[in-house]
Amino acid sequence: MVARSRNRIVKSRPGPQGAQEIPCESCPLRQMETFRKFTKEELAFISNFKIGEMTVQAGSTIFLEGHNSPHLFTVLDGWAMRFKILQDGNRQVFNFAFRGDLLGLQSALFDKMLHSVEALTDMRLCVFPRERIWELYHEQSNLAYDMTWMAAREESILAQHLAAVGQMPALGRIAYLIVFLLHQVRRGGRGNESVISAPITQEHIGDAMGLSLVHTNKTIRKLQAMGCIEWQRQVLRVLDEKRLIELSGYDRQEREERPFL
Amino acid sequence: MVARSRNRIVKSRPGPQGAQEIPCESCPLRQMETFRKFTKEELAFISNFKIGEMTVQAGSTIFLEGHNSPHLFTVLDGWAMRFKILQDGNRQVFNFAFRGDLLGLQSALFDKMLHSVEALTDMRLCVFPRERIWELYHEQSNLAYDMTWMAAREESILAQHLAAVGQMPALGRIAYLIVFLLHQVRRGGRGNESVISAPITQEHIGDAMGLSLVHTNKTIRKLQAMGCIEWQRQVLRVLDEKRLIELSGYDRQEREERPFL
DNA sequence: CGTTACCTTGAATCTCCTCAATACACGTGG
DNA sequence: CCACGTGTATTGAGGAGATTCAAGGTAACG
Repeated sequence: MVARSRNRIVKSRPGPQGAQEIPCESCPLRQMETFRKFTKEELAFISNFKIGEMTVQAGSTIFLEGHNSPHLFTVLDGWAMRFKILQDGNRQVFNFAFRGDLLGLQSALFDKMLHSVEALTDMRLCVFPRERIWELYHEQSNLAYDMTWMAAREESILAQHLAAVGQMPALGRIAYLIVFLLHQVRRGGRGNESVISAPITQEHIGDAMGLSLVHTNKTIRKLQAMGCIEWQRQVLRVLDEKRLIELSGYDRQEREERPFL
Repeated sequence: MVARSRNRIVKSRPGPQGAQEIPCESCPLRQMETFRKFTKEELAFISNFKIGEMTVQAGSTIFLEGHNSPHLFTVLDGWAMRFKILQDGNRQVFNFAFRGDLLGLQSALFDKMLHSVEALTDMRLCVFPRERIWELYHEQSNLAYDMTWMAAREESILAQHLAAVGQMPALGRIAYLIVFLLHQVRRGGRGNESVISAPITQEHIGDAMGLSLVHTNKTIRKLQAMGCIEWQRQVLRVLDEKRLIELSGYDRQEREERPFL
């Protein structure tokens, strides 16, 4: 359950080890379209709020359901998965986290994670101290607003997933998830990608969309036969996005792309 | 789609019409366990933030997907439903709202609702002006924190529903929803209720848990035959909560019951 | 007293699940 | 270098669970 724990936190700002650490001022996340421009003051606050970076290996458990953590993370690089194991042993995958996503807000707010988070690839995380989140609320109301925005964004994504899982047949569900992931990738990239390159297995997809592994496989093969996608280990190429969107009834949740931390 | 629009906003604080309006100081919601105690200052802020009360009739649309609203509401009394109609005409019910719940945060944050909200009963709502939400973030950081808390709470509820819909068979899903609703009712009541008295139809339940109406009915009848519940129009009596919890793998999400607005 | 909304039940059908077996890529140790 | 184990993908067969269609039934309302 708990994975090989070789995680490493690089602490201290300009110290000897901090050599490779990226200063917030030139954080690559700030280039993402979805992030708003920060004021100098905000940037200074965040620089100070950040206590270091952490690298974790693929397969590591970042948060464990029912436990908490003194940290709050932002994903600088890599993929993670939020999920929960139910009593019958089934796993529900809630969402995948990616560059720019925030991890562990629940732990900060509820004092306890209600789901687990696991790294799918090696990851680089930006680390914030959970107990100082109050300072953020007291001193930086714009950032506080952004926190709420992020939480509401996750909520709306889960609602979207719920609608797909609850109301669509297998073909539509999988088409939906592929389009969703593609849009996620674009959010973190140049915006015109047609390839999802991530260590997501068919089992992950099935667990996210409430389908058995076997049925997931058959459905993916059908999408392939229809010429919508190409699937190779770790690489999913979208060939006919329009068709996938039709199949999924996907409705791009156009949130005014309010920025963030 | 848009319902009979006979909603009525009672404006102005102590004015002639404001006679029945409840002052925040004695707001009954404050008695709820889940609400923390406010400081005088917070209470004053909220009193001032509140611009009135609104009553809506059963069946009214409170928010319409894709649109926004200048208001943000708190439910003083009655039941509502958050849902979305998909392209194929299916309806996904996301959640039911109840005493103490906040409505319309998405509209305030994203400038556009991503789902609709409809009143199931006649309702009484407390009205706040959306554009002044900034003041809350700037002046009352504790309340700002509470906003994030509420958003994260909704997120965790949706995750729970998603796990039920994605991973459980019909019997477990419906058992889950019943237990969930019962706990909601207790949160707004004395804490030992065993009856859910709400105008929730079997169709609502089916639409919430991704089941057809027919199958929902058959499953409810099965739960009745098992002696777990009694179902009469508008009144659902829980006879064997323990059994329902087993069936549903329900895991009471014990959030440290942080208070709120 | 007819209309409407909701609940109920049976039958036929189909989607999706489980079981079972195979195939392929990869890394490890002999 | 090959044998083996592990993780992932693939495919077929049989059956359980859920859907749709169809036809009532019952309570509330004007």
